[in-house]
Amino acid sequence: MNDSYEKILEARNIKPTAMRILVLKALSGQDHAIDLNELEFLFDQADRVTLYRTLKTFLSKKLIHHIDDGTGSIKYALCREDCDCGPEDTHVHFHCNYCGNTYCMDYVRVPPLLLPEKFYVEEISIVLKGKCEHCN
Amino acid sequence: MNDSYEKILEARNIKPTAMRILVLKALSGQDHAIDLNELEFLFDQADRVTLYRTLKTFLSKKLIHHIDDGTGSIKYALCREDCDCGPEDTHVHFHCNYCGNTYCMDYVRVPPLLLPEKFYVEEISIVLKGKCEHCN
DNA sequence: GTAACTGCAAAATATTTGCATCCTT
DNA sequence: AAGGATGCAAATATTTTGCAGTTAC
Repeated sequence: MNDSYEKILEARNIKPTAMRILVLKALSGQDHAIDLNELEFLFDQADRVTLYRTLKTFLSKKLIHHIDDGTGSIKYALCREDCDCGPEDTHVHFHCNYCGNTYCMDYVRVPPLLLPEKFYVEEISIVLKGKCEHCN
Repeated sequence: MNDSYEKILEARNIKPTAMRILVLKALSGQDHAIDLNELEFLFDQADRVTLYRTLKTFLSKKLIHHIDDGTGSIKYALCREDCDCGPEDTHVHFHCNYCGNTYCMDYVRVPPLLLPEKFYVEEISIVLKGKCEHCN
């Protein structure tokens, strides 16, 4: 079972340690992006510092991405398998003003934006805010 | 001269104190969004706490808005006069990966996004990243 | 055995709160 | 005089760093 997590980590060139597998598993179990505090809370006992470093590693290896939904705390979420979080990659997130959750909406298509000349876009990050499907 | 700043503050129901006029003036003088440190640096001597509170007041009165461009530090910028930062308001920002500046691009039109049913959008925040006109 | 990861402690930063004082009306 | 704003000090919270011990290969 944990084999699949190991494989995911290895595919991103991350050494699959016990801690990292746990963090990855925790992130996988979420339907929304979580912040450091939520993550810490998912474990009985966990070293905050290690979580910081784990997230930082995941980030640099593009296994996860972070979103600021404007609430002040940065949220983390898994990237899709085929997401390299690189140039031209588009992230759409939805932040619910009612339940406070932030969801990744990878499947939303973004129409091209009309930019002034001389501006070259490498990445687009979009945060929508409103009321989510659960809060209706 | 400062009269105009006072008027701007009063229009938003903010008591136009000396400090606030200075902060507003400082923000007006920027062509890009700045964070707290930059703001503090614009003054010879300034109490960080007061700046915090001033920004918070401005935010709550919708005189300025804040953007997270993903660099970790939240940037602040004046809203346009006709911007109420409320529902349906769309913010487009451009973060240059080369000079690090974040610009407000109020004039960029955003085409409607195709969202799943049951999600009601109240606000849209967009951060584009790439190379700005100065860095070419 | 080596290189990298972890956990604890501590340092450095950043943000918030309390309160006495000072302005403005 | 009264309400709110300011500045200082202090409390909290957050993030980073150092290092010794452990783990994985």
